[in-house]
Amino acid sequence: MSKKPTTSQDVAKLAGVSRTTVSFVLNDVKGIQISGDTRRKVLKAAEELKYVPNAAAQALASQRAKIIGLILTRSPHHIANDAFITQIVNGLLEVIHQHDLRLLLDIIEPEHQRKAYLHMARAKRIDGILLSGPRSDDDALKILGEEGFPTVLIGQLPGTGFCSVDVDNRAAAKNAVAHLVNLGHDRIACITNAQPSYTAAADRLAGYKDALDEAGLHFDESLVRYGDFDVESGYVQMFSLLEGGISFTSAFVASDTVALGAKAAIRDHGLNIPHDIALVGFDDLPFSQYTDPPLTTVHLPVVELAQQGCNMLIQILQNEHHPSQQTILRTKLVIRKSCGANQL
Amino acid sequence: MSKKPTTSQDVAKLAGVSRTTVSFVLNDVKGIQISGDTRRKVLKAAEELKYVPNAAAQALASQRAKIIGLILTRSPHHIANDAFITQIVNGLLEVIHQHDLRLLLDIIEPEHQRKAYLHMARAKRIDGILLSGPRSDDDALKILGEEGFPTVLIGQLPGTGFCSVDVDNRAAAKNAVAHLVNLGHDRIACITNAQPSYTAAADRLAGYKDALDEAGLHFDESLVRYGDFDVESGYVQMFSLLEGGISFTSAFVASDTVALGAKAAIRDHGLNIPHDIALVGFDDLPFSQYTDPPLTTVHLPVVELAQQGCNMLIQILQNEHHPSQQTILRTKLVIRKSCGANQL
DNA sequence: ACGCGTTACTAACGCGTGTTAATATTAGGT
DNA sequence: ACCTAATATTAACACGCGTTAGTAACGCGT
Repeated sequence: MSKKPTTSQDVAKLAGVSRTTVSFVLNDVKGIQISGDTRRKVLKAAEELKYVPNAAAQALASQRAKIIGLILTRSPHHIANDAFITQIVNGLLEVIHQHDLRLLLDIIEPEHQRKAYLHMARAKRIDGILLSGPRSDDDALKILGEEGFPTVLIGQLPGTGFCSVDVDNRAAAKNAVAHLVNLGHDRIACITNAQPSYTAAADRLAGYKDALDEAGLHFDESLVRYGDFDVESGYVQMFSLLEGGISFTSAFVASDTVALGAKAAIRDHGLNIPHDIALVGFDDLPFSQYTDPPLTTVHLPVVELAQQGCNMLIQILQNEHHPSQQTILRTKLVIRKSCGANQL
Repeated sequence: MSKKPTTSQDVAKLAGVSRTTVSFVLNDVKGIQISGDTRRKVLKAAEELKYVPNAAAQALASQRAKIIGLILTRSPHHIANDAFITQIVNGLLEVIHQHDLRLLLDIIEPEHQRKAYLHMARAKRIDGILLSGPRSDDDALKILGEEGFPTVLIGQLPGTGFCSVDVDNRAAAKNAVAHLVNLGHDRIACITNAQPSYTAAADRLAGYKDALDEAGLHFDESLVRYGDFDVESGYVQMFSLLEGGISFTSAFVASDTVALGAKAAIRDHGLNIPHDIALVGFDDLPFSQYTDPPLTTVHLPVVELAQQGCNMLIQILQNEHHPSQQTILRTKLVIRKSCGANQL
């Protein structure tokens, strides 16, 4: 039934050469002279036997697993409606395939399980890590840094020396809010994408304040609410704002997912977007252009984020040195109809 | 800088025992007597050195990679707005973590690249494969079957003897359309989720016809359009229906993503959902309950699909035999407001 | 003293490949 | 004919672990 798999020894025997020669030919080793004749013999034998090198043996001998680990730190609930993941994976795989690598995917909860990827790194199951959603209180990540394990963050952790790719959340948020200011709004509410312990959330909130400052507008704490990644939280927080008794004519919601919930709350209050309340989101998820009305939002270059991060990691793996660079990619405000600017 | 990693040999030396004993203790091998004293010594030494077994060496020696491959056959375009993937991965990881396994993810295009996962299987990089979106014209898959490689399909391929988990698309579609019939509709349009060469698309269309038949309604070819996975196709096809001059009061769109586009087209025609046109979708994506109005749709148990498939695969891996079972999971029609039944 | 079973451990081999250092072969110059 | 150098190939070790078969120590009864 299940016959023994063919090894390089089998190929060597069939080709009438040594196993070493087989290895040289198939790996196309530089600085080694192989006659065209034996090279052909080996290739033919390998083809005939449908030989495929054993991955574990290769990894053990070469000290390289040829696998890159993508680690996402999210809660299961958050994962379920995170529309970015597919885009990240898709962009990543494109680069990974080019370099004959594989992708190992793991999702760990922010609270625990952090040892999981440290374990994989130490076991050399993966050659490098792409970590999305880094947390400053992550001990495992700190150890990884100390041990010099190839790591690239998708996101940021200032002052740690990790390589990273990210966007300037603060500037992007400021720009988005400034757009509302320019449209004449002076009462602008804000719902964050998450708790401010997440740096991205804090940065976006800071950008909101920046825009108010620059416009000479008063920052009103009672117009700020904190979202929690999901649609539900957007509904609840917008509901709270609308019932709060403080009037506002527009809202900056720092996450399209949360904005979706906010939109539902506005609708349930019988208010119109953008006539009664102008809405600006953040992320530009695939469905955001198809909401009703289409959502004005900040476009995040997720695919580029993933690809640049991956390229950076691969470079580290190849050069064996750490340039320790932090890349910031550009965002773009996509103006649709929910902000009221595009009414025609 | 980068010191040599600790091996089981180091642990053995520190504990004052042989490497074999270390292996026995750490793997908790049954049928072997180890005194409590030495067991403690070994565990302490391992702890002290922060020893983590080398994954490649373990895989090579034990002939098990402890990795499961999830292969998705989709086009990059289709991937980008496939909201199921995160749910599949999420459900999968839960099961995988329980069994101390890892997940290797790869996405291959339906047209080519098919040898990729055959290669991984032969290289023993993965112990088993979960294949989503199997195609009957896939040679690599056929070879996998012949070689007896542990494989489970998410989807179906009748007559091939593969293990699989799927839903009854035909019955689910019939049920959804029957709901519209019961609401009094007799002119029901249909937009499929994809080209009918995809079995799931053909099955759902067949279910649509079944419902018409059972209600004694005439099947009108001119009320049928073919979607293509994405939102855009939904818009285009619904537009085509509305401009087609054939009146209808409701539509069954066999994909929530496509339905989103259809909804936009209806809106752009100044028509109201569900008053002018009642809409029923298929898939129950996370955002479907937050559309305006909330979408009545067929709930697909994606998480269960993934988990049952994974459990099936793990069972095959453990028992070394192939039960060759095909599981069908139940769907459920989720009635919201877009069909007009839930107006209150 | 001897045999015998049980307990506690280890030496040694195998997994399949990459790679270094050494060897066999051939060519080229005088 | 002989020596050197370049070419072509291989023996042998390393990678780190699982596991079989075998050894040593220790009672315990006769």
